[in-house]
Amino acid sequence: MGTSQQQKATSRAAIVIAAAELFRERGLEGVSVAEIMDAAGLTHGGFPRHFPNKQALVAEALALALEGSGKSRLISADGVDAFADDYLTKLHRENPGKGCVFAALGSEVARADPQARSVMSDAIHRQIEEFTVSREDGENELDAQALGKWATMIGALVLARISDSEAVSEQILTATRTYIGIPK
Amino acid sequence: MGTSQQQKATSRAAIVIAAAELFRERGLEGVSVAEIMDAAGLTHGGFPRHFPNKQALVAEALALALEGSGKSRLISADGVDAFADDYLTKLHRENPGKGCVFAALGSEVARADPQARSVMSDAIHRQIEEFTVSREDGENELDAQALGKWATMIGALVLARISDSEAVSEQILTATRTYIGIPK
DNA sequence: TGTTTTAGATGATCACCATCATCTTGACAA
DNA sequence: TTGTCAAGATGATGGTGATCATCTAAAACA
Repeated sequence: MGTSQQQKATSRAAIVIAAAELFRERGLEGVSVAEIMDAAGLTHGGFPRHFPNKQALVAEALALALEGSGKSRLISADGVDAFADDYLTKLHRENPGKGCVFAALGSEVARADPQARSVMSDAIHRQIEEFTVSREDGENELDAQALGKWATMIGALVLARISDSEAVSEQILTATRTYIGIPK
Repeated sequence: MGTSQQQKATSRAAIVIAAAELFRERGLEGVSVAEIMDAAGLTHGGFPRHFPNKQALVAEALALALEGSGKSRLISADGVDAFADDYLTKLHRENPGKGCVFAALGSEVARADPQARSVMSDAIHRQIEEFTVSREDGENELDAQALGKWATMIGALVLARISDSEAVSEQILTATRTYIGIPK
């Protein structure tokens, strides 16, 4: 039974990685601590050596999912279309566990405990910052196009995931691509 | 103890109404059957006289919230802007219990049991139908503008609700109005 | 090498919740 | 008016899940 510092760090990372995926797949309340520990290759009893409680793990898992190189990362204002091109896809729709946190957990996080919510809130604030440009007159201005497109792709993916018809899901993604202005 | 048919219908309606509001406020798993019964002015034991299980109530509550005259009702293709004008407001952001089901429960319903999910799925299909127009050549075409705007308002409201900064929430709603093209 | 420390395992515990069993009492048919 | 039925109340029951207590053995340092 490895009890080295290295081993501990490895275990902790495995827990957070497993949690980040499972939460996006099945919701914050849809996954138990024991299931996460199991997915990380451990048993439930080891949990308190790493986190004081489930809330703390939720916060870390969300943070990881947000900074990961996936569909939740920071988007540059002029890279929105390229981002959307990759976002509005069947692959993304079918793999919430590796996808955008806002689409997978958005409505749930809006009413989550302050700790978890603030992780997501901060990410939104950073993204808005990124979308805000200085005008010639020195004032700052939020790029409404960029923000609007971001909101659009999130809403569209949620709708596409709710529909139980493959054809309609496809239609939603396609029409949204047209709306945003992604070239065919 | 009123056991008349009238009374039963009244009780049942009260349960569904309470559920439709509480679910949107606190999530499908965030509200217990006992709490709903209590909000309806009854005790938990009366529940099985009206519904075989919680799932059935969830399905009915979602259906009610969708057909209600609120922010989830069917939008006509040429009424999208007016709808959005009423949708992207501080009032709506602060009152999920009376607002749009897709924004309040979207990501949760995407992974809910088939019965509940199909209620929402059907509503999406009806809305897409409504947004689909016949072209001159006889082909049907989905109005990408209308659908795109619908997705945009849902995504924007979710983001606005996650942010714990009033100012940023406001900014999100305002910029999204600009993006959609709602006159000031 | 011996001692201390702690990661992780196993096995409670406690709270919450959906659902069931039973009782009570009023409604309705006769 | 009386007997039957069922709405709704009270009080189980059983399962799930977060958290805690305790045990173990390996690591780290003397």
